[in-house]
Amino acid sequence: MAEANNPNDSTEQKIFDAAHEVFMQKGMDGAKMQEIADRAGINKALLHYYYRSKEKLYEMVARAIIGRAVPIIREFLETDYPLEEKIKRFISFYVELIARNPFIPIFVISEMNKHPDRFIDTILPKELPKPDIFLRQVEAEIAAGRIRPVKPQHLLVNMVSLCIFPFVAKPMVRIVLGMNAQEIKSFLDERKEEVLQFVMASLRPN
Amino acid sequence: MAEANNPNDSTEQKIFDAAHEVFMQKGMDGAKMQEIADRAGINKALLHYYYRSKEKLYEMVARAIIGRAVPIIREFLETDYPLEEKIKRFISFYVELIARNPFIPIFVISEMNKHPDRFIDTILPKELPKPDIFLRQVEAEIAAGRIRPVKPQHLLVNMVSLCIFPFVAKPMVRIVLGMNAQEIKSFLDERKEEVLQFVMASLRPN
DNA sequence: ACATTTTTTAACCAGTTGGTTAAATATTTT
DNA sequence: AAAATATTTAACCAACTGGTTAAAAAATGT
Repeated sequence: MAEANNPNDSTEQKIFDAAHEVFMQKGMDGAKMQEIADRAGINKALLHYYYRSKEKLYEMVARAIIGRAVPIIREFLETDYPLEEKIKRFISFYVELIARNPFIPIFVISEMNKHPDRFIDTILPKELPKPDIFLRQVEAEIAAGRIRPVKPQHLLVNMVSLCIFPFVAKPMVRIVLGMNAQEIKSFLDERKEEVLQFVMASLRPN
Repeated sequence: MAEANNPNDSTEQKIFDAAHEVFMQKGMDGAKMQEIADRAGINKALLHYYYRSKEKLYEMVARAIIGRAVPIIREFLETDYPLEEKIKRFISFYVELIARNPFIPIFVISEMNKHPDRFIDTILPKELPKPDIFLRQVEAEIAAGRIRPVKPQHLLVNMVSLCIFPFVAKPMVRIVLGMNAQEIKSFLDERKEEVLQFVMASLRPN
């Protein structure tokens, strides 16, 4: 090993981190190998020494990005907490994840739309979280009269939409609502509670 | 004029339409002038004969894309229908717009995040819709006890999120919910009613 | 028929990009 | 000290990209 013993400081890791930044912000088309090398503080030759090609590097980075979100979704969909507790935890974890990594959803969305084949075949894990448990749980709550009748799939999509979209559309929201940097930040901070209240209010039975 | 009298068939328009398709699906970085020329059924030289540069062509296309969404948002924000009527109309128009042009929001989001300066300075119109009327209207409804207390800005963002996001995340939704092409289509068709019900249910006073 | 405009052809240019190579140098391992 | 590994340097390539040019050809207008 050439560098320190700490594997976080290894050249391979430094390259990966730099590639992570650049790919996340610019996508496959916008990312340049030279910029990745510069940000990693090394030269282009060394890039190909560790990661053969842009394609390979992109795949590893994209898999890592996806891999971070999957367990959160899985825990939400596949555990068996009571519904309200579950929703609370999901919104809380999810809003926090996106708040810390706001580029994740933009990356996933635009890359998946630009190169759907590559994404589905080589980036997405084969075992995706299955929503069945959650969907049946919602149906049971409806049958018991504890929540308003609602199509479970739409409820799921609604929750995810409310969590993710405002971060994705942040620049637009900022401009339309006439907010400065501080204001948009606290606005997005508020969403954790606000989304939860909005969803729970909508689910109240008649 | 070289072509038919119908200006929709003019070469200039054919180029614009082709550029519209390509830029919308691939963004500035991913779009290639050669592909635009091919899709327009003409050659590269003619591209620069009508539109000097990629930059110019991109600007015109991007402005047109934005320009189509702005009047809908403006009508929603600045007219003075009763709130429920307004929300109904907004969701209806907006879901239909996005259903017909699902690439619009992806384009706006990813381009705005990749090149925010260009977007704000040269693409966005100077006069954006102002949300004040809507925000005050919501406050008035709350004061009159006709809807649940809710922060008006969050309500606005929630509505837009629920309308747009499912179309943006369509491939992901499809995979996670295990739908085929027909199923995802009817699922998205349902959203017009579903979003309206979800929002109105959440606004019911206690 | 003539002039004007539109479109094609095709070669060309300069800049960028992903990627390679080989030799030199530094660093670590043994 | 010797061997193995990691890193730099720097030149280089082929492919691609946006853009230009000039001349010919086709279409259109008068």
